[in-house]
Amino acid sequence: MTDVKSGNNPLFLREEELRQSIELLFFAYRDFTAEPDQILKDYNFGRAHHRVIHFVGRNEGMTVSELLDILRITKQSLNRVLSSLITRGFIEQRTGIEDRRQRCLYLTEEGRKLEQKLSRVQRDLVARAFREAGGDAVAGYRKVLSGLINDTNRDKILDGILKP
Amino acid sequence: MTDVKSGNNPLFLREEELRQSIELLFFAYRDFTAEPDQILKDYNFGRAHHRVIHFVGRNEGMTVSELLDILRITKQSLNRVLSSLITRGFIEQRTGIEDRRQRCLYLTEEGRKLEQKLSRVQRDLVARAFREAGGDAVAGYRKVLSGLINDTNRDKILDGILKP
DNA sequence: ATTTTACGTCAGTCATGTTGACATATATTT
DNA sequence: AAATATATGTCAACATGACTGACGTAAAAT
Repeated sequence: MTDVKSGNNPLFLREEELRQSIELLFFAYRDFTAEPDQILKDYNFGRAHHRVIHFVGRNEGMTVSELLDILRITKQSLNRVLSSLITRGFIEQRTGIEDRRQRCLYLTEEGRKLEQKLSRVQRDLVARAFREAGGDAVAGYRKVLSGLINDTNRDKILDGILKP
Repeated sequence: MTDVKSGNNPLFLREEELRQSIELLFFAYRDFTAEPDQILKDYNFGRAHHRVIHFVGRNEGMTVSELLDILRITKQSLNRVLSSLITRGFIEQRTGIEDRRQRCLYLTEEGRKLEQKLSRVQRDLVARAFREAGGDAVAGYRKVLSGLINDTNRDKILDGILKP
């Protein structure tokens, strides 16, 4: 406690608090993805497939470019994952009605089942954490995480999450 | 609003809230790691190197197995990253004093500089989000993320984060 | 008619994870 | 003292998911 860095130095306390909060995010994300990863193994899918299934499930009919914009990966990266999901019957593509260049993405029956399965374990995990933390804490969690999203696209994302 | 799934069904609202919260975690994590990733490129390092630098910086003198336990990767995976950090002079190993089998890990001067550089951008990001969200929200954020950590090792991690 | 956009694809590379087998030094147990 | 267990390192092969760069095709926009 007589350490120069600790003691009563408020700047140190602040830095320490920030570092702790950064680690919390790492550990929470690590454990939050562990269960789905296990399930995906049974299908020979990976986390990338999960993300596609998740976002297509949340935005049925979204286009490939919209998906790319969310995932922030190249179309070549997406393509491997997406085409395996299509080939194996978890996702379906339909030509856009207004713009026939677009490929609109939908979950198949099978895809929806897997989406449910994956979503279930994550929702249960979050639900438990929410229940234990209480309503005010949940509001704080959402507020802080929203603030962590890059402000250049925060509004777009938050609009998307809190559906139009 | 007359949709069967929405309307006033409280179970649906709960599910929707949970799904939103899951996405928030994804987006926050994505944007939270973007800046450090850019910096790491200049050093020809990746996110894996960042994690090692971060945790060694936070736990100077930690052993290889302790690090493995935190990262949850195989020693072979760690080795590639760790040995490049050692070769290039960012991390130093010292034989354990009590147990001479152990290799205790320390940041070098260079390592500490890089750690600062990476930590700085993340702390600034978190600090801004905290400032905008307010103290109560921060408490909630920490409470919820703590709850998301797998309970089999939550105590150990939280003890570690809130240093002994 | 030309250009731009949305999407697909081939080819090669890199970072980071995995499994499995084996080696070496040190500590612990018998 | 000998046998066993532990901490670490290392070799080899492989999978996933990211990247860049180049090129192609259909449809929309100019």
